[in-house]
Amino acid sequence: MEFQDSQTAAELLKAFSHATRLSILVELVAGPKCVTDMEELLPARQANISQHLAVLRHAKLVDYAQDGAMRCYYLCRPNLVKDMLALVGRNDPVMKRTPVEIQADKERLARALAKVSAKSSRREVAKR
Amino acid sequence: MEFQDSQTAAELLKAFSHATRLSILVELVAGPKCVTDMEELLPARQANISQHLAVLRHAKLVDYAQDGAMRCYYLCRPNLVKDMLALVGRNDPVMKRTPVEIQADKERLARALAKVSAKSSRREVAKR
DNA sequence: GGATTGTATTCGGATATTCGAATGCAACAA
DNA sequence: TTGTTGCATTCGAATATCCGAATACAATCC
Repeated sequence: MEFQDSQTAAELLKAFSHATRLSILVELVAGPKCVTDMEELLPARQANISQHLAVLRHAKLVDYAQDGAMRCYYLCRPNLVKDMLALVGRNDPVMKRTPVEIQADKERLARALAKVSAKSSRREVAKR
Repeated sequence: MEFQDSQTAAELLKAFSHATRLSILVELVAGPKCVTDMEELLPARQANISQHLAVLRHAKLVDYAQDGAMRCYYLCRPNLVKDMLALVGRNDPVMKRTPVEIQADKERLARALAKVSAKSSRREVAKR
């Protein structure tokens, strides 16, 4: 229903889940960059940046175009990346709920379920 | 700019980055549940579910209301969770770009930067 | 007082991730 | 050809995550 494959979704999220990789993505939102550009912008060594770029490549979040000896990295799903950065940057208020509200919510859910099963049994009857 | 703290954002994302935790969140979108409810719905043992719930609690994604001996877990940032599930469930097309397009993009960026610095130097002049 | 139910925590071993150091390797220059 | 630049990969040690087993703990029942 919600999504078929929670394993696949988790793997995508793992690719995002590292401070350095997020910073790389932020840089790439501004435009394509090669590894040495990123070295200047980030507090990380070249090899490490290449390692993180490999992770992002496997997740199909970035790709590169060869330009002589350099590789220009770019976002290959820019909307996904932008929306993700916006989502984690946004600061949703954290709500607390009382036992009473929870109870009400459960009852609402129970009524909704009852309605659905009533409908489906009416459909069952109609089939005959 | 984009977000101040990539470390914080990465930690939030890590809380999401596990198949079982995603499944728990999917269940909780449908309504509050206690641990034994989840045990029936998920292929995981009680202790393990509790461990994952602890991770989600630390990330302030869920909280619980005590109900006798049970704990009713609920999403304490439901919009964040729903948007995240929708985002990772969505399937963005992966684009490839040619070296020529990349080059054009870089030049566009360079022109934009030039324009901004021209504006700021005009402002500098205006200050005097 | 037990005994039972629902949940959390601790422990420990297996597995995965992370990063620096070293190395590989292709493109280009001298 | 030798050197240099730009980047990737491999290796190994440190660290982190994961999960089952055992245990703890609080609420409720008898």
